[in-house]
Amino acid sequence: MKQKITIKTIAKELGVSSSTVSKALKDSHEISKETKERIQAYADHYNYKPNHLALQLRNQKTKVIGVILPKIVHHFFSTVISGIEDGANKKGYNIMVCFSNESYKKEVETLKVLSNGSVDGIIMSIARETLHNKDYDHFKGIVSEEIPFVLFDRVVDEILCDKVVVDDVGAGYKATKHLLENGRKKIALITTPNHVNVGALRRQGYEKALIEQYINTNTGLIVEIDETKSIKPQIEKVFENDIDGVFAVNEIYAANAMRIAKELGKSVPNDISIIGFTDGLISEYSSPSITTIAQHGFTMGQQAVDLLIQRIENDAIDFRPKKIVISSDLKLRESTKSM
Amino acid sequence: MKQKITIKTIAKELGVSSSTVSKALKDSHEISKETKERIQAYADHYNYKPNHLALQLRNQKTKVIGVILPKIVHHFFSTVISGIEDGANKKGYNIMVCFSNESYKKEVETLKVLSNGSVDGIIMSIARETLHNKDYDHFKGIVSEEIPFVLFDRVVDEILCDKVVVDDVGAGYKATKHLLENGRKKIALITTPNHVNVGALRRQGYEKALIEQYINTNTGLIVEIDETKSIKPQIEKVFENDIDGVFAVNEIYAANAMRIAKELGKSVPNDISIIGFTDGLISEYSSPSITTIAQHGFTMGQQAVDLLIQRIENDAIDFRPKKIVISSDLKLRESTKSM
DNA sequence: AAACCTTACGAAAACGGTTTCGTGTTCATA
DNA sequence: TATGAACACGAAACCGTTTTCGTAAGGTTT
Repeated sequence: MKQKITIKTIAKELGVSSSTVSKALKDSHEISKETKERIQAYADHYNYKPNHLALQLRNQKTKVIGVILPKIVHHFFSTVISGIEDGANKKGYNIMVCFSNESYKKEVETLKVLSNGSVDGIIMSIARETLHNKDYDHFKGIVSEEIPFVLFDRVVDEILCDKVVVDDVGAGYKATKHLLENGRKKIALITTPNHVNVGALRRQGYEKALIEQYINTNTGLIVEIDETKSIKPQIEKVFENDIDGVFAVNEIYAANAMRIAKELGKSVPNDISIIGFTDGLISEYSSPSITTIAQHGFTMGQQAVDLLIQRIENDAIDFRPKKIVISSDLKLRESTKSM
Repeated sequence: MKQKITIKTIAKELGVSSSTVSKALKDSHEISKETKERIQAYADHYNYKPNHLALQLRNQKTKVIGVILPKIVHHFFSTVISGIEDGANKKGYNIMVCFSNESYKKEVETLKVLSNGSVDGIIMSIARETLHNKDYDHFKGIVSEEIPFVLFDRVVDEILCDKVVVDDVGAGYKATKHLLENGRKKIALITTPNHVNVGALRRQGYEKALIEQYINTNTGLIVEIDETKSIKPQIEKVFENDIDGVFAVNEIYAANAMRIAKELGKSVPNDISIIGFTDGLISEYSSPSITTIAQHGFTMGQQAVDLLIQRIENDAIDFRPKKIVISSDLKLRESTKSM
C-alpha cells in the first residue's frame, strides 16, 4: 500500500506546524484566510484523508458496532443483520460481523476479541451450544466492564443487559389458534430441543392455545429436532400419528413436513394444514406456499441497534436493562386455507 | 463504559515505567522474574487487555478486512460472506461488513469510508446500479492508493485488481447442454439485463450450447428481467411460446418459472424441464426440487480472502492482477429428470 | 506612552502501546 | 585494579490527530 499523506507531511512541506494544518482543515477562525487556502489546496491536491485509527484513539470511540451471529446463511439472521446495518448506517456507525457458527468456543473467543476496544458496543444472538451448556460466564466480563451490549432473539434471563425479542409465546399461540380455527384438532409441533429458548417459548404458546380449547397436549405429537442428525426421518415419525395440522418453529422444518405429507399422499391444505415460522423464501416459493409467522427481522435489527447506540452515546441513560418485544404477524398463504 | 485499565495505570500503581510493564507482559527476558510475576499478577487481577486501537495505530494495520456486498438477504452472498469470515478468521482477521443495497451512491460512500484506513483491504461485489451506469471512477482512488482490493462475482474488466469469479460462461453452457441432452429443444432463458455481467456471461454459455446443436437462438425465448417491476408477469410472457425447457440465471426466477408452469397445467419435469442457478434453499425444498448450478460461494469467499491477505501481508508479491476462476457444478434434482 | 486587545500561529500534551537505546549496578575476568 | 559483560530497568520517540495554552507582532484605547 502506498504511504498515505498525513498532517505532518503537509505541515513540513508548507513550513507550518501540524496544529495549524489541523485547524486550517477544520476551517478554524484562528487561521488566516491565505494560510487556510494554501493548506486546503495542498490537501485536496494530494487527496489527504484523516487517519481513522488516530481519530479513534484520540476520541476513544470507534463508531463501530460488533455483531455476533450464530450463522449467516439463514433467512432470519441475514434479515436482522440487514436491519442492524441500516440503523447503524443512519447514525454513522459501521458494523463488524462475526459468526459463532453455533459453537460455544468460538463465541467465547469472538466476544473476547470484540471486547478489546475495537468496537463501541456489541449486538449478539446466543449460539445453540452455549444455550445447551448454560454456561454464561463469558458474558460476565462484558457486563462488568459495562460495554454497551444488546442481545436479540436467543436471549437468557441470566444475563443482565438490553434485549430485543419477538413475542414467541404469542406467536406460537397465534399459529396454533389459527390451525384450531381451521378446524384442526390433532396438531403436531415440530420444534427445537427445549434449551433453545425460542423453541420452548413457542411451545408454551402452542400449549396455551390447545388448553384453551380443552385439548390435552399429546407429547406423542411433539418432536424436538436434534440438528446433529438428519432432520427428515425425525419428522416422518410424527406423521405415523393421525395428524391434521403441523406447527413448525422454522421454515426448514415446515418445508420438510410438507414434503413428507405429499409423499404420504396427503393433500396440503385439504388433508393437513401446515404453518411455519420465519417468513423466508422457502415459504414464499414452495407450492403450496406456506403460511408463516413473520418475525420482522429487519425491524428487530433496527431496534437492537437503536437501543445500543442510545447506550453508547448517552451514558446517563437509565441503567436498568430494557427489553423490547417485537410483535409478530401471521402471514396467510396456501398451506392453511380453511376447509 | 467503565474506564479500562492501561499499561500506564499498572506502571503507576506498581512504581515502574510503562516500558517495563509492556515488556513484562510480553514475558521479555529483559525483566527479572520477580518483577514480571508482580506485573502479570496485577494485570490478570484487573483483567488488563491491550487497547486494540493503540496497537493498530502503532503497527499501521488493523487486521480488519472490509467487505461490501450488494445485499445480504440472499443465499449466494450470505454464503460467500460465510467463506470470507472463515478464511479471515483463520488468519486472525476480522471483517467489517457493509451493504451497497445495489445503489451506486451508497457504494461510493461506503467505499470512501472503508478506504480511510479503517481496514487493511477490501473485498467487494459491484452493485447493480453501478454496473448499469458503467461509472467506475470511485474505484480509481482505491487502485491508485494501492489498497489491497479483490472483486468477486460481479466484476468488470475496467478495474485493474484481483478478481474471483465463477466460470459463468461454462456454467451457462453446462446448464443448457444438460437440457439439450434431456431432449429439450425450445429452451427459454430467463436472465438479467445485459449490464449485469454475470447474466451476460451465462447467456453466452447458453448460446454456445445451442449453436453447437445447430439451434438458432430465438430472442423471443429470452427474457431480461427488470427487477424494478414485478417479476412474474415478465416470465409469464415467455410461456406464451411453446417451450419445453427453462434455464433461469438464479433461483428466484427458476421458482417463479416453476410456479407458472404448474399454473398452466404443465408437469415439471415431464412437459418441461427447469434448471436454476445458485444452489439455495428454494431449489432444495421446492417440489419438485430444482436442478441448479452450484456456485460454491463458500469456496469463493475463502479464495477471495486468501488472495487479499496475500496482498496485504506480502508487499512484494507480483503486482499484476490475478484472476481466480471457480468452476461450478451441476446439481441434479427432480426438475430435469430425463424423459 | 502605557495598557490592552486581536490576530495568527506554534509547542506540547494526550490517546495507549512498542521499541530502541541508553545507563547504573553487580559480578567475573585479566 | 581496571575492563567488560550481563542484568534490570527507564527515557524517549513514534504512530496521526486534536486541543489547550502560550506568545509575538501589530493595532487600538486611554
